[in-house]
Amino acid sequence: MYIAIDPSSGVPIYMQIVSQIKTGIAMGRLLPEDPLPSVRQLAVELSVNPNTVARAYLDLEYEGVIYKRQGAGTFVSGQGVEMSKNERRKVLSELIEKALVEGVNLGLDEVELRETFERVLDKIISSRQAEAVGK
Amino acid sequence: MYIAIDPSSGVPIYMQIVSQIKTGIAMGRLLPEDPLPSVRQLAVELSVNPNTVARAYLDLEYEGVIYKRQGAGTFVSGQGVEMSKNERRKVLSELIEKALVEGVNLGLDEVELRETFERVLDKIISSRQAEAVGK
DNA sequence: GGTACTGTATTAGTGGCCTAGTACAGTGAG
DNA sequence: CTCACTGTACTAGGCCACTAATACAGTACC
Repeated sequence: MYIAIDPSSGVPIYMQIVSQIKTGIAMGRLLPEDPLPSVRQLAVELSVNPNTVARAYLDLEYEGVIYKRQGAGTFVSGQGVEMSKNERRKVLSELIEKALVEGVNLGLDEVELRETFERVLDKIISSRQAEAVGK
Repeated sequence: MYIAIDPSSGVPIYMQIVSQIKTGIAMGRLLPEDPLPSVRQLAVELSVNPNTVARAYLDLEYEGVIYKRQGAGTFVSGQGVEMSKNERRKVLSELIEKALVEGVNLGLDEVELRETFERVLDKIISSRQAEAVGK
C-alpha cells in the first residue's frame, strides 16, 4: 500500500491519507483484515508527525472502515460502517448530486454524464475482481 | 432564487452560497442571462457582509458560471466554462470516483450504486425540463 | 519481566481561512 | 450632472484547522 502525499496541494495531509486508504479499500487493493502500516512507520515514510497519521486513522476508524488494537496495529475492517441502508443511500446521493451538478455546470449532457459514470464504475468493479482473484 | 444559510453547519457561508447557486443553475431554476440578487441585497437577506457574497460570486465567476458587469449587476452566463472536453470529463470523473469510493466503503453494491445514480440523474433532468417549459 | 513495538494524550504554535468595516469606483436612468 | 444603484479594494482581526514535540499507556513476544 503505497501512499503519496503532495504537501503543496492545499489538501490537508491527513485527508490525503484518508482518501487514499479509502480508495485502496474500494479498489480491493486492501482487503478486510489486512494490516495498515503503523502510525510511526507511515509517519517516517511521509516525513510527517505520527499524530498526523493518527489523525487520519482516527477518521477512518470513526467511519468504520478500519479498526485498531493497542499494541498490535491497525487493520482493515470487514464491512464495518454502522448505518442504515437509507442513511448510506443519502450520503451517496448527496455526493453524486454534487458531482452531477458540477457536470451539468461544466456543460456536459446526459449521455456524457452516464458514460463517465459507467467508466468509473467499471474501473472500480474490475479492479476489485482483479485483486480478489490475485490473492 | 431563495438561498438558505446555516451559519452553524461548519460549511463556510460563501461556499453554501456557491453550491446553492450552482444547484439552481443545474436544476434549471436559474437560466442563462437571469440576474442574480445584488451583492448588497443578498447580504442583507442573509444578514452577512457584502464581501462574503462577493467572495461567493468571485468563485462562481472564476468557474465561468456567472458574469458581472460593474454597475449593472451579476448574471448567469450561458454555457460559460472555458475548458476542454477532456478537462471537464476529468473533473467529473474525480467527483464521481469520490462518490463511488464512498459508496463502496459504505457497503453498497453495484446495483445500488447504479440505482442511486439513475435516481439523482433523473431528478436533475426532470427538473430542468419542468423549468424549461415553465418559462 | 524486559524490550520493542503498537496507538494515545496533552500541549502548543503557526498559518491562513473566513468574515466584517469601511471607503472607493464604475454604470445607467432621470 | 446627479443620484442611486451596481461591484471592488484594502485592512484587520478572530477563530480554528493542521501539524508538531513530547511524554504516556497498552500489547506481544522472547
